[in-house]
Amino acid sequence: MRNNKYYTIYLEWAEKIKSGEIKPGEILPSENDLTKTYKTSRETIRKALNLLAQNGFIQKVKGKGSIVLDVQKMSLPFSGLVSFKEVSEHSGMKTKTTVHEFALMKPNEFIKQQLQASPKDEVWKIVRSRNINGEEIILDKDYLLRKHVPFLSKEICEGSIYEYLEKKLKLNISFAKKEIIVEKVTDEDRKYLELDRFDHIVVVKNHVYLDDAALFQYTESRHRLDKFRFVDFARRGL
Amino acid sequence: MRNNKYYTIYLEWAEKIKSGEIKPGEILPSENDLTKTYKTSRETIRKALNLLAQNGFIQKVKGKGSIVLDVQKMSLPFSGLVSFKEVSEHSGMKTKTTVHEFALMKPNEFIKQQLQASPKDEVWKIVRSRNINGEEIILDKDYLLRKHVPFLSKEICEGSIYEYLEKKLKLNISFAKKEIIVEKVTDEDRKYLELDRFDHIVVVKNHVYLDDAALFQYTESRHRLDKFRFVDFARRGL
DNA sequence: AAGTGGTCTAGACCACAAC
DNA sequence: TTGTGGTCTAGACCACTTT
Repeated sequence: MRNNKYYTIYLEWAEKIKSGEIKPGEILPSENDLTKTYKTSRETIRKALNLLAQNGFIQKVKGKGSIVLDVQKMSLPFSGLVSFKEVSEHSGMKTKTTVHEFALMKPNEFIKQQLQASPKDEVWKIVRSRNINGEEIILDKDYLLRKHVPFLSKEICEGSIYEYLEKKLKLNISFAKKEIIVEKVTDEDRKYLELDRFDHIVVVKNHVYLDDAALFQYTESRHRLDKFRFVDFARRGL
Repeated sequence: MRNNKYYTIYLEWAEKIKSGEIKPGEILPSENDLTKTYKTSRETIRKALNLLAQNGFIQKVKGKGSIVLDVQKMSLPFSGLVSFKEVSEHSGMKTKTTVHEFALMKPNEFIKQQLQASPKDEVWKIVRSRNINGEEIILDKDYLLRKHVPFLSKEICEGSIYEYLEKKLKLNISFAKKEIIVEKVTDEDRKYLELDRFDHIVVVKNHVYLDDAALFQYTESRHRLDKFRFVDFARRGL
């Protein structure tokens, strides 16, 4: 994956904590011990431990050591930036994706605004619904700038767009600005989802950026109220 | 505040970006330049820049430099761990807090579970509603372990509990596990909030931890659907 | 070729917790 | 007093972008 020393060490201990080999409340070996076992410098060990702390695996306490946190009940999957496919694979639910719209279009005013596109930019529009355990629950509306994604197909959209972008196109998705609000249900929502008598829907709006800070995708993920869940680990201040 | 060199540098550039003195798309001085202007080592500069990157102020690109991101439209306030008071002060809205319940109690089963409390722990229970621009919109239910908060008063709860905990009690709130879901409206919600004909409500559940990794507070923040908004900046992978 | 950020090293001194 | 994590330094080499 990466040939960073500190990242390998991070993965190794993240795995030990996730698997339960090390239990919440226990203390990791000290930084000095770790420099010896890994034959590396202390700053490198500290980079690995800081990653663990940032991601909610440990809490570092001055004078004491690195305390393992309870990461089990976090059900991390929905946190941060993850694609539907990654989530569903981890959670072991039966899922199915249906593509309802797939087109290359000129951006309308709304999309031009969201993607900061120029009038001559072309945009892929994809509308998909997600079936989880037999119910149509999520409606995903994706808009991608053709500038960054020259080719796309309906078949790719039935799988994971992200996998295609990262593995085939070697695009590096780097960060996203996310907004969660609740909106009134639209006709489109009712058309593709099983909404019963719900008249509101949770909308997750995402602006996604590449590693050169270029905005390349705008996504609206529309979730039925009763099935929506978002979990997050947040450190205060810095 | 802190006498870290890297944190001071971070604050300085965060301010320059927030104020618009440096505009989105511009490039920061190189790390080598910054070591000279601050007469410090490169690793220290890098700590400051990494903080800026983590918090969505810049994007670092190898071979190019640190690109300033558009932080304006993020309306950061609701991101991560922030108290109601901090949010309302930044946004300049007229807000008012009403304390409906204030008591020291033995934890029931639910609270015992949420706070991982022993039967002999005592718990502060506070129920407050938040009035924003003349409407009762948010219902906050707080449970704090007396173990960590020996004294509390109704007056303190009318202001900011967090300010009291951090400034007076010198508690260091360090991180939180947050969960956002939608629930059916309860009688209690209707009693204290102006819910019109909404029959669902957005619930933000928070488990809050001190810097020694001790869980000390469980909070449910219940928001009227139409007024709820959550924004987040998320980096992919590490 | 020159400049940029990314990784890594081997030391140093400090504040804090435990013994 | 000893061990812990937190900060800081001055150097090194690398991969990448720009000129």
